[in-house]
Amino acid sequence: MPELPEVETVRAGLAPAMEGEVIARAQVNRPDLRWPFPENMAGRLSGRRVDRLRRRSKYILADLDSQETLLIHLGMSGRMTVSGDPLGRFVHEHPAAEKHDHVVFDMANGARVTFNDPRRFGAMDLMATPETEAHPLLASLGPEPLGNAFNEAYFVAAVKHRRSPIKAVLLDQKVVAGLGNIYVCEALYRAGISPSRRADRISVTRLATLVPIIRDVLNAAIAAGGSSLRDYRRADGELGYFQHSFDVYGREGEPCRTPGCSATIRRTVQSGRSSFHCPQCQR
DNA sequence: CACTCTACCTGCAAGC
DNA sequence: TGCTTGCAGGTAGAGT
Repeated sequence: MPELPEVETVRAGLAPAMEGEVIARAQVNRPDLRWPFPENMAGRLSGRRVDRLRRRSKYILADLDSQETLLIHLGMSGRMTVSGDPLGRFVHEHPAAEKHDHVVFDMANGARVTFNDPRRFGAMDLMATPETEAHPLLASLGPEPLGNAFNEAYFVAAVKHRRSPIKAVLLDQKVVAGLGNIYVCEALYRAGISPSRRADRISVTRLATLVPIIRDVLNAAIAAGGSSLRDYRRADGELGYFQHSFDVYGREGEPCRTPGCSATIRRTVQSGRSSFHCPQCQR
């Protein structure tokens, strides 16, 4: 599903419809997603103003004027889309409800925000705003890859003693929070590191190069509106287009894009998940 | 503690 | 046209 760039794109797309705006009515169509919804979620959301929409890793956080914060995770297949006119100036119609529309926010400004998630790996929860960082899902997350705390010194110290493949280490949200299968594959290609190489066998110099590379990949993906493969849509329903910029992800059997390299991209399976890499360029 | 694997759920594509 | 199998962007929790 959505990795950090997709979640950030959704957050930014929701902001005009939700930030500073009142949820006139929250409609909750089932008791749970991955876990049960919090007690009386519809009642605690209805009538509340959203003061701020934030993102932490792959989570969207909506700070409410009730001193509570709504946590949203999109899982693998979750979408949050806006219909109607966010400014409420015109008469408009919303599209018909679809299968798997589990939660619907009707904003006082006329916009409708719909959470749709076929696989239901997503989640929502409510917590007191000052206790956000202590929430069980957020407490052990590592630094934001686009923040100052994610730097060469931190990264090398966090990774150089790990004996797992570097692919698994980068997917560990305690090391750095927000990467997923796509962007790990892409970053390792750019760094010339094989996904199966043990992290503790990579030189400090090469490890350090991953820090700016990870930032570059994520920033480029955000600028492209994320990557749309199957389920992912931006908040306005449009597709992201970073998938057209993939060097390795999903390109099994296709030629490596490195000038002068005649190898083809290989797909391997690591801990049950596909990895894509160029056997020539990545060592 | 570090690390690996399973399970959660639906939909889709490929193969028979 | 079915039926079966495998695969999918995540990650908590169990197991080693």
